[in-house]
Amino acid sequence: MPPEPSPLRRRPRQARAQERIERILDAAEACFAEVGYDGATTNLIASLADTSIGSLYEFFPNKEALARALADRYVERIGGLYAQLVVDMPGVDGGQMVERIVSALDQFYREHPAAVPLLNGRLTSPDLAHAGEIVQHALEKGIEGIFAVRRPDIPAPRRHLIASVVAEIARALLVLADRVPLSLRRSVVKELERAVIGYLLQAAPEPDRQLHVHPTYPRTPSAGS
Amino acid sequence: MPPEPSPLRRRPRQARAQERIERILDAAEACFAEVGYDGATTNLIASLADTSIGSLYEFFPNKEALARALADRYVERIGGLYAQLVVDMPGVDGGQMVERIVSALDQFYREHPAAVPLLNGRLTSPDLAHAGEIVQHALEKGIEGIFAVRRPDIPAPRRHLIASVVAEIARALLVLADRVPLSLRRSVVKELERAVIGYLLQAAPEPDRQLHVHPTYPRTPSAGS
DNA sequence: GACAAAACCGAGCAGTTGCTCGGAAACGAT
DNA sequence: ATCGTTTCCGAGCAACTGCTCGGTTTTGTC
Repeated sequence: MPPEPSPLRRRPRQARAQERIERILDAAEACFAEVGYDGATTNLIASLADTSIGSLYEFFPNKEALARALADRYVERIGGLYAQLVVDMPGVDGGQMVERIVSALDQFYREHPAAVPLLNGRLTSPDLAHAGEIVQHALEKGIEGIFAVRRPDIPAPRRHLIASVVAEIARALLVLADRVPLSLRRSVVKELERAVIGYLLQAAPEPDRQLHVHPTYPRTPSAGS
Repeated sequence: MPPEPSPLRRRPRQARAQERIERILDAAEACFAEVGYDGATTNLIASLADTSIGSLYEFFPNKEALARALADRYVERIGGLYAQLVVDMPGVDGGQMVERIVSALDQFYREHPAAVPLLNGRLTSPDLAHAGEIVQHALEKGIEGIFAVRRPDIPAPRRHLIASVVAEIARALLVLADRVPLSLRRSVVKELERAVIGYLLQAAPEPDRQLHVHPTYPRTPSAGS
């Protein structure tokens, strides 16, 4: 994979232009988050960024490029989050690790609410397909990387599947957490932790090293063997 | 909640018209599933239904009404699915029950692919907000009903939260299952079963009646106590 | 201050979308 | 066959969207 070509039509030479581009991206993020990609008009984005439609198209060749540029910012941010998690990892047990991953993802989705329509839209909107793919891939790769360090015994393809599943569950429940009354938000996040822990216990039961703590791992909630 | 007012502009008096309405809804479902709500134009829906745009608006006052009418069909279908599950329930253990619920939801989403954009769009598109709410509510209500029969010991508000979480996880992973190569589909559905079982074990550990089978239920994957 | 490059502007174009409306055709009752 | 009702039709309207383009303003350099 060659490094993604810049979605910019022209590189800014002055700081003024660079700031304007940043403002435009911030405005695009806010619009996408509130009304979705299709609902966000380029004219609205420009005026929200306190600039003209002409300036917007001076740097972004089309609307899709806005999504692509946002996706690039997201990938960078995701990389930072996971890097932080990895350096903290030694000496943290599984439950705490899940807690930290969930907390990091929670922070990410709250700071970048446009990631949700971007990821959802990838299934139907040709414009968002590529940008959404990129972000999704970064999210999965990060989780998979952490998981690989802790569980090198699991074959890579299965690790990848598990990482995808965890990423999807996290996204679904963090979106749910945002729709729910604010007083319930924390308890939904708590349920997300339970879900991830429960899933990992079922999908990748820990090897010997943990068995003395929990002699039996149930595979199904009631049927004995 | 009064019964939803019919989204139809006028009631059909002849069988011919009724069939046409059905064809239009089928076409709308196919379009929404393929290109999303925003991407589906009313002209395209009409022509896919082998009818004219004028006929479409003869019965549906606007585009939103198409989504509403689809949602009504979905609610009906969901009710049927869950009714079937409830009558089968006695004599089925927890693991098998989860398997059946997952299988029913899988069938539903495959037979009605437009349910996904409808549920996702509810967060941003004002048009879909109401229709999506209705379907989401039906899904949650069904799961909660089944859960209530098996676990009357759990307080209703918590039961509701758990049902919402299960519904969201199921939707997220069934969507994932549809994006994945066909050969992997079944294994993703299997992961969904694991996730739901694992989550329920964490969120609603079974009372005494099951303890003799699994003496200890871990609350976190590694931390003892 | 002069000048070229960079940045900015917004009226408006071409294309699309949801939807209307006046009239034609099919139907059902007599 | 006649006639009122229901159904069907599709050209086209008003509104909107992504985007262009000619021109103005600002910046950096000499």
